Amino acid sequence: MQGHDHEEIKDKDEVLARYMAQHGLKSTRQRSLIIDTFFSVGGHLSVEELWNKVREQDAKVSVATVYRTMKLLNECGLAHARNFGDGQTRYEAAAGRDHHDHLICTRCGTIVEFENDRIETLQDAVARKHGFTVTSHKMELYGLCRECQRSGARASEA
Amino acid sequence: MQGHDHEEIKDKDEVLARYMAQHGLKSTRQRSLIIDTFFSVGGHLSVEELWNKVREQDAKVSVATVYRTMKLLNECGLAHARNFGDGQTRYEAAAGRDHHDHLICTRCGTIVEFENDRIETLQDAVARKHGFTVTSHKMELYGLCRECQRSGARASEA
DNA sequence: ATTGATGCAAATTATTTGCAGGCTG
DNA sequence: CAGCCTGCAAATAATTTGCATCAAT
Repeated sequence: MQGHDHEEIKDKDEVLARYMAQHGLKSTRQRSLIIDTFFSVGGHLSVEELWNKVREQDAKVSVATVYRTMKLLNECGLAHARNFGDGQTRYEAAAGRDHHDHLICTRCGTIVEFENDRIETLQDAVARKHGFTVTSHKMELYGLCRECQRSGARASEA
Repeated sequence: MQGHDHEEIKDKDEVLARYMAQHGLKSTRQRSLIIDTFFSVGGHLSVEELWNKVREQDAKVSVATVYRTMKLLNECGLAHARNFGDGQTRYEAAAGRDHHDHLICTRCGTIVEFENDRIETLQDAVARKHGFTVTSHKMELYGLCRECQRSGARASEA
């Protein structure tokens, strides 16, 4: 998950500190805990999942604070809000990572990340053709992972 | 947006009728109204927007019925549920249309649809490389449309 | 008549927010 | 010590659901 470390966006903490400073935000115990937990757990967490992890450390943190903190992380670009099929917003770490997309198994829920420059290039071309300037994008491929393809050809447990 | 019309999925009504029959569903006045309205209005409607259109014809249709009907349309593949940034699920007509993706202007909300076979091909390749069989996908490019690029270089009316 | 469909309101779920007191800079 | 933060509970917003009643087959 990390090879070279020359010009990577310094450090999450640094980016965050700068953002907070510029916006007159304060560094608190619960924010640190939430942020640390978020980045160490990784994956695509829903606020509730993250809240549960956080409560293992400090049972008194309220879910409202987790919501507020994740909104901040999202605004300063350290986390991306995603919205796969289920009703909740999920966040994933973003700083220092190249953009990537997702392959989602509709049977077992596995999420595989990937990136493909050729697709990105084509996306830009398409956008340009329509007069758009693209600032971000999201692409999700839904289907069956290798496991689920062989195991359940007859999946159907509504 | 439509050239040939030889093998296109017969007709929305036919697909729907078959689906309803196979599931023991009934054809009712409100379902017909909702479905007709949905397909004639077109675009990417939220349930509430659709409900408003429907109520112009029959003020007594409840929003619950619209929710239930759109869920059905989605299940039988005649409508696709989309989830752009705002909090609501939006539906778009699907029968007989080729798959397509979206370009979304983050300033004025314009949504442009497009399709690109080369990207689709690459997506399949990527999926295959990861052992996945893709059944569907969604791709959204966010940015500024031509209009918004020139008009507001300094957009910011939170 | 049967059985699924509808309307309504109450129930859920996800997320936001007002407020009083607490903690950070 | 001023102003941002936090917890808590109430408020929203989107969607679902129980139930008595109604309509389609």
